[in-house]
Order: sequence, then C-alpha cells, then structure tokens
Amino acid sequence: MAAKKRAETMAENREKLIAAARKAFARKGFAAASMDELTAEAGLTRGALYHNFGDKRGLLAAVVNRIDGEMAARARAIGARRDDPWEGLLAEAEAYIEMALEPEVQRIVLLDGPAFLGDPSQWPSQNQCLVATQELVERLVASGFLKPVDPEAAARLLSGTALNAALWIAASEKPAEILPKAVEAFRVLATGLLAPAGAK
Amino acid sequence: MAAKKRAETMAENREKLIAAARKAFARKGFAAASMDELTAEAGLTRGALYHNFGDKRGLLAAVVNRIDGEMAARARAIGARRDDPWEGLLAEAEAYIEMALEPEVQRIVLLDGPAFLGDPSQWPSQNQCLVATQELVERLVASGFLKPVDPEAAARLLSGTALNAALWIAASEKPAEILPKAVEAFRVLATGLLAPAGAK
DNA sequence: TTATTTAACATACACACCGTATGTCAAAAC
DNA sequence: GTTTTGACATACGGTGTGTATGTTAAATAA
Repeated sequence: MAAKKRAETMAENREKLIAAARKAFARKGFAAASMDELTAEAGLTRGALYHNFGDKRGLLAAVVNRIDGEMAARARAIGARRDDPWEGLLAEAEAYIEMALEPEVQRIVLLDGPAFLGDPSQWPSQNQCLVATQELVERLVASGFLKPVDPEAAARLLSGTALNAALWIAASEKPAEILPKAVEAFRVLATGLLAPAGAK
Repeated sequence: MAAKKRAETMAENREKLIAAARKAFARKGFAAASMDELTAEAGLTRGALYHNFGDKRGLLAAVVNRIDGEMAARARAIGARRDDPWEGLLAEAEAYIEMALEPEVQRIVLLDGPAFLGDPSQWPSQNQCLVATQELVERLVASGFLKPVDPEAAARLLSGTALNAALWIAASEKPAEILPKAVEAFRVLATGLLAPAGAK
C-alpha cells in the first residue's frame, strides 16, 4: 500500500486540523484555544496550520464553514420532507433551533463566529441557507399565502429569530424545558406573516 | 480648590478607564484591544485597571453594564411616550434596532459580550431591556390583547429579532435603505402575537 | 535512472500581551 | 505627628501568535 500522493496527504492533514480545531474551539472557545495544542493533538505543528489556513482566523473560517454547511444540509433535508411549503419552512427553522443544543454549534457558529469573522450573512455557507428560504418566501408571497412582505427582510428576520431562540436554549440550564416554549413562541411570531384567511 | 477626597479621584479614574475601554473595544474588538494602550490613553497604567476591575473580563463586564443601562433607559423613555401599550412595545423594539446601528452597541454588547461573558440574560446587569419588555408582555397577555404566549419566550424572541434586524442593517452598505424594510418586517412578525380580533 | 526543483511542513525566533508580585507614596486614622 | 491603609505604578514570568528560516520527500525534467 502506501504510495501516498502528495495532494492526498495534504487533504488528510487539513482534515485532521479542522477536526482538532472543532474540538478545541468548542471546548475552550476560539480566543482561549492554543494553536500549539491544536496542532499537537492532530500530530502536526503550527507550520502546517499557517501553510494551510494563513492564520488563526483562517482556521476558524474553515471550521465555521464546515459546520455551517452540515447544518444547512440537515435542515434542508428535514424541510424537504414536508409536502406543505409553509410547514416545510417552519420545520427547517425548528431544526436549526434544535441544532443549537450542540455545544459545537453554539460556541463556534453562534458566538465566536460572529465575533471574530463578522456578520454571518456574509459567510459563503450562510448565504446558501438565506437564499433558499428567501426563494421559498417569494413563492409563498406570490401565491398569496403570505402577506406581501419584502422577501429578503422576512427571510433574514425569520432565520435570525430562529438563531436567537437557539442561543437562548443553549445558554439555559435546562434546555429540554426551554425548547418547546421557544419553538411555540417562534411559531406564533411566524404566523404574523400569514395572509388573513380567505385573502387568496 | 483641589483637596480631592480619595474616593473621589478613585471614582474619576474608574470613569476614565471605562470611557477609554468603550472606545478601544468598539474600535478594535475586545480580544484585540490592548490593556496597555487603554490605560495609557486614560493617563493610567494596568495597575489601576487590575485594582479596580480584577481582570480584562471584569472591565468588559463594567463597560457592557454601563452601555446596557443606557440602552434600557433610552428605550424605556421612548416606549413610555406612547399611550397604547402595544405601540409602546413596538416603539421600544424599534428603538433597539436603531441603537444597534451604533458601533459601540453592536460590537461590545451584541458581539463580544455574549462571546466572552456568556448569555446576556445571566449578566449581572440582568439585561434590563429583556426584563422590561417581558413585564410589558405579561401585562398585555393578562389583558387579553396578546395570545397566551409564554412571556419570557415572547420577550426573548422579540428582542432577538430586533437585534438581528439591527445587525443586518449595520452590516449592509446602505443602512438607510434597509432600515424601513427591516422595521416593517419586524412589525409584521410581531403581529403574530396579537390575539384574534374580538377575542376580548 | 538521476539530478533538480518545488512545496508542504518543522524549527527557531521576535514580539506582544496578560496576570501577578512587589514597590511607592499620599491620604486617612489614631 | 506617627502609623496604617490602600490606590496605583513598576517589574517580571509565562504564554501565545506570527514570521523567517531550514528540511525533506514528492514531483518534474534530463
């Protein structure tokens, strides 16, 4: 065996570093995580890190991008299971809320990400999610199911509300008790978008 | 003149440090701000800082507490100007949205605060904004004007939605164009809380 | 196959920063 | 007037990031 191609081992090393960074960032937070420890746990040194990611923020960006992509895929899959588009939208948002129970998501994506990388809506991965829900809102508005709101604004506030609900849950001592209340409140708020019955 | 009392100069120094920290944190972010520069600009040294605030996080906590208090006071004053409690609530939330346009608020309270101090609702300042809106929601629910939602959940998501709208606006290139769309979408979402007409 | 180049990564170093331990001096207490 | 307190300055150690330099194995060319 062996006969490792060069690009192959490089990809493996990137994988190792991202995996180690996920654990370290989730446990210690981005600022307190040491790059020496990170790379040591991955069986490498800081040299590999700076060569692959440029600097510490570059590594964070890669990790955030990875997790965010996974979240989007999961949420989309859940939303797609519903026949009714509106219920699909709600299910997708609720999936996001529940994902924030995971410490990795909470610490890295919801807290350190915005603080060190800037506005999430400018992230490549987040954009996909936003664009998707925005298109869905556009369709629902065009069909008269929703009030004639600005689709971009509605999509952003919806996802932002879900995000905040997630943060609340994640920070509480008894997430299991909070979760249903948060989901219920989210649904109530979301109904504000619905067109009055019979408006067509 | 002169004859400064001891406690007096100490209070002045705390004031100077908090003021310098506000500027530095807002411009560089908490992590990148240097305590040496901070204290030098205030005409003091790190000795004063550690004596007064314990450590770097202690200083951030003091700054956040200060700004948070100012925000609560401003929002409450604006909300109190309305006769209708529901309109007062909306006005208060919109005031928050606009306040988040200020870099100090956005950077320190909305980004670095949660990242380095933890969940806002557990801050010593107890996030006065949240407490205030929660009480208002409780009254409106009791009077039957709103659906019987959980007041804490409703208040959390309302303020969270306002917060997110503010972040969106602040990050955009043309805030002036976005602001009305964000406010409108916020109002639409908020109407989801209203009890059906004629429900008493 | 052998020589040469490339580049992925390791090693070594310089600099900045936080936190603490110690020192100093003016104001308060007696 | 002497002593004591404590608010703040100074000095030091440890840690961590980023960069400059070195090394070696894979890729390329002769």
